Amino acid sequence: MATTGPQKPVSGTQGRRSTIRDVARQAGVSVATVSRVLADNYPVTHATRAKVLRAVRQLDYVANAHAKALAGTGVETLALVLDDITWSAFAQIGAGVEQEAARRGRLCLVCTTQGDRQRELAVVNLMREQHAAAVILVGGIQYTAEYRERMSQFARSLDSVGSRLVLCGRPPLGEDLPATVVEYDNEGGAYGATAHLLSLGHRGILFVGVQEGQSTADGRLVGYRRALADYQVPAVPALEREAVFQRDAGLRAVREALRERVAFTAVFAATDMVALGALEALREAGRRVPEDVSLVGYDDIPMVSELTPRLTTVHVPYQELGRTAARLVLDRREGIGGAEDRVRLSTHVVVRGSTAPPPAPVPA
Amino acid sequence: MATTGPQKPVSGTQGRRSTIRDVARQAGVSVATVSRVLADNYPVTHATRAKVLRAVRQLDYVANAHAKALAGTGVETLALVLDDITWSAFAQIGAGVEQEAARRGRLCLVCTTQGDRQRELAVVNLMREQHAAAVILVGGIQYTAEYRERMSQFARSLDSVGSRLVLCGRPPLGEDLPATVVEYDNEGGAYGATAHLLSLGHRGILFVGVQEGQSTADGRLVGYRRALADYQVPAVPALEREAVFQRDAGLRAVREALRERVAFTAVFAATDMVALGALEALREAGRRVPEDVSLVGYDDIPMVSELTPRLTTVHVPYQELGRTAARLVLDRREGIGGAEDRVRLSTHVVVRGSTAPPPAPVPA
DNA sequence: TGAGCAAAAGAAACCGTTTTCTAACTCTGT
DNA sequence: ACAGAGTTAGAAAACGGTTTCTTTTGCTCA
Repeated sequence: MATTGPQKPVSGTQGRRSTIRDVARQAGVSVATVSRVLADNYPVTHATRAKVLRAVRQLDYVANAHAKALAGTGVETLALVLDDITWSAFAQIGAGVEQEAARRGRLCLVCTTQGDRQRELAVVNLMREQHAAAVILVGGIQYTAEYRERMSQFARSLDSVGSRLVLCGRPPLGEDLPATVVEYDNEGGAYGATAHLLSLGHRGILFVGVQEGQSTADGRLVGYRRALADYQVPAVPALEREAVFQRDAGLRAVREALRERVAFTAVFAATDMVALGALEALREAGRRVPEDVSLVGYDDIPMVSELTPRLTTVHVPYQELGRTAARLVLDRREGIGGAEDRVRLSTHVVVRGSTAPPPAPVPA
Repeated sequence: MATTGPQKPVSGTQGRRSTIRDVARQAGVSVATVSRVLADNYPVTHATRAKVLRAVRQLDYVANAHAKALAGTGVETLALVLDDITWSAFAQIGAGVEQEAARRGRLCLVCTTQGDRQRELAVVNLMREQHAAAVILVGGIQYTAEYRERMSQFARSLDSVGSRLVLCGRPPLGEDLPATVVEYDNEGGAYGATAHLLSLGHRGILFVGVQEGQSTADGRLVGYRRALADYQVPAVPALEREAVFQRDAGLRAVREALRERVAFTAVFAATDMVALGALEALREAGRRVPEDVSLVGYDDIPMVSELTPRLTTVHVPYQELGRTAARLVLDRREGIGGAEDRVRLSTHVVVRGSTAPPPAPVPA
C-alpha cells in the first residue's frame, strides 16, 4: 500500500535561507537600500534598483514574514475556529471567510476543535500569540453562564492585544463587550418551515433535534413552537424529540417515535443531516415521503436537492455569513467608518418535493 | 437585514500589548528570567517563578509568536493550498491534514485558488515567506510540461528555505525532486468500477468526464479503457464524453449522449458530482436507475449513500490522504528515520443500489 | 573564616526586517 | 568657486523574544 522512494538524506539540498543582508552584500549596497527597493517606498536610482533586483533573483530571496510582522509590516491573519471542516455548513462559512480574506490580502488560519471546549480555549490563546487580526468562532454552542463568562474573557483579552473576537452563527454576548457578531435568523427559519407545514394542513409535526441549551437547537425549537402557537396548535411534548445534529441521531429519534406510535404527519428535522436519518427511519417503516409523511430539513446543504424526493428545507446563507464576518472585522480594522458589529442575515424556506398536504384520513 | 449596534470608538479598549519586558518589570526580574520561567528550561527558584507567573497573570501576557519564530522557537505551520474548500473531497483532505497537524502541535494555513494557477504561484511564494514547514498542494491539475516546470521550481525553492512541497492527489514529479507525493490509486479505482459494470454484463458503458490533460480525469479514463480492453470490449469514442467535474457538466454530457442516441446501458461518471448530473439527465429521459441504466460515480462523497438509489461509487480515502501527507512531512522534519516521500493509497469500489445487470433485451 | 563551587539571576548579542536620522553626494544659481 | 537645496545612500535603533556568557549569591567544607 505504501511504497518508499529512493532514500535521500533527510535534510534535502537545503542551504541556509538567504537574508536581506545576503542580498545587500551581493548587490554591494546596504540593507536599508534593499528594503527600500523591495518596498518601493523611497527614491532609489535606477542603477541601484537594478543591482538589488538582480541580487534578489540570483539568491531567490523572499523576505521573512515573521521579521516583517515584528517590524510592523507583514500580512495580517484571520483565525477561523470551528468544530469540523467536513460539515458542509462550516465548510461554506470557511469558504466565505477565506474568500473575503484573500480578496483583501489576508491569510487564513484554520483550527478545528471537534466540539472540545478545552481545545477551543487553547486555540484562542494560540491565536492571541499569533497576532491574528481576528478570531472567528463558528457554530452553535452550549449556551451556559460558564460559556458567556469564557467568551467575555476571550473578547476582552483579544481586544486588549488589538485583535477581535467574532461570533459567527453563535448567539451574541452582552452589549458592551468588544466582539463582532454575525448571526442568521435561526428562529425565523424554523418558524417559516413549521408555518409551511401548518399551512399545508399538518397538525402533528414531529420536531427532531431538541438539545437543551444548545443555541442553534434552542433557536429552532423556539421557532417551531412559536409557529404552532400562532396557528393555535397545542405543543405536545411527545412530538419534541431529542437528537444531536447527526444522521444517526435523527434515525434513532424517528424510529423511536414510530415505535411509540406518536401521531404525526410531518417531520421537521432541525438539520438536513438529521432529516436524512429521519428519511431512512420513515422508509424502514414503509411511510412514503411526502405522501404519508412530509419532511423538512434545515441548512440547505448542497446535496439535499439531489435526494428523492428533493428535500424542502430552510436555506441559510452560510457562505455569505463567512464573508460578512470577514468583511466586518476587516472594515473595522481599516477604520472604515461605521463598521457594524452586529449583523443578522435572513433565512428562508425553500419548498421542494418532500412536503405535501397530509393524507386525507388523519391517522389516529 | 443588517442592524448596527451602539457606536463605539473603532479602536475599542485596546491598550498596548504587554511584552516580556513589561512582565519582567512588573515581577522585578530580568527578561531572561521571565523567558526561562515560561520555557521551563532552566533552574529558577520557586519564589522567582511565582513572582513571574503572577505578573504574567496580572498583565494577561502572551508571547509574540513572530518574535518567537524569529528567535527560532515558535510553532510551525503547514500550508494547505486547494481549489475550493466546499468540495467535499477537498474538505476531507483538509480535515485530515488539520487533524494530524493539530495532533502534533502545528498550525494550519489554508488558501484557496479557485483553480487559478496565477494565484497558486502567488500563494506558494507567500508561504515561502511565511516559513511554512510544508506547502501541501491538493487536487488534480492540467498536467503539462509547463506545470512540471513550475512545480519543479516550487519544489526546489521551497527546499532551499527548508520547507517542503507536498503533492496530495496529484501526479508525482521527477524522481530527483525534493517533494513528497501522496496519491491514491486513481486508475485502479476506475478499473474496478468499470470491471464491476462489465461483470454485470454491461457492454455499452458511457464514460462521462473526459478532460484532456487533467491528471485525475486522465487517470480515471485510462482505468476505464484498461478494463474494457481486459474484457475485450472495444472502446468506442462516442462513449467517452467530455465533462468538467461538476454536476451541470454531467447533466449536459448525458443529455447530449441521449440526444445522439448513443447506445449504452451504464454510465460511469468520473465524479460523484458528475453522477448527480447524469442521474438527472437519465430521469428526464425516463430511464430508470438501475433497471434501465446502471450508474457509477467516483469519490464516495458522504451524501451519495443517501440518494435513491444509493450510488455505487469508488471510495477514495481522502481524509487518510490528508493525514498521511501531514504525517510524512512532519516525520521527515522531526528526522524520523526512513520517512517515505512517496505513498499511494488504495481505492475500492463500493457497490450500492445504482448498479444492476443490463435489461434483458438490449436496446438498439 | 575564607577558599571553592554550584546555583540562580542578569547583560547583551542575536534572529531579519523597517525606518528614522544622519551623511554624502550632485546640482543650481550667483 | 561655493553656499544651499535636493537627492540617494548608509548607520543604527527599534520590534519582542531566546540564549550564551558573565556575574552575583549562597553554600559546603577544610
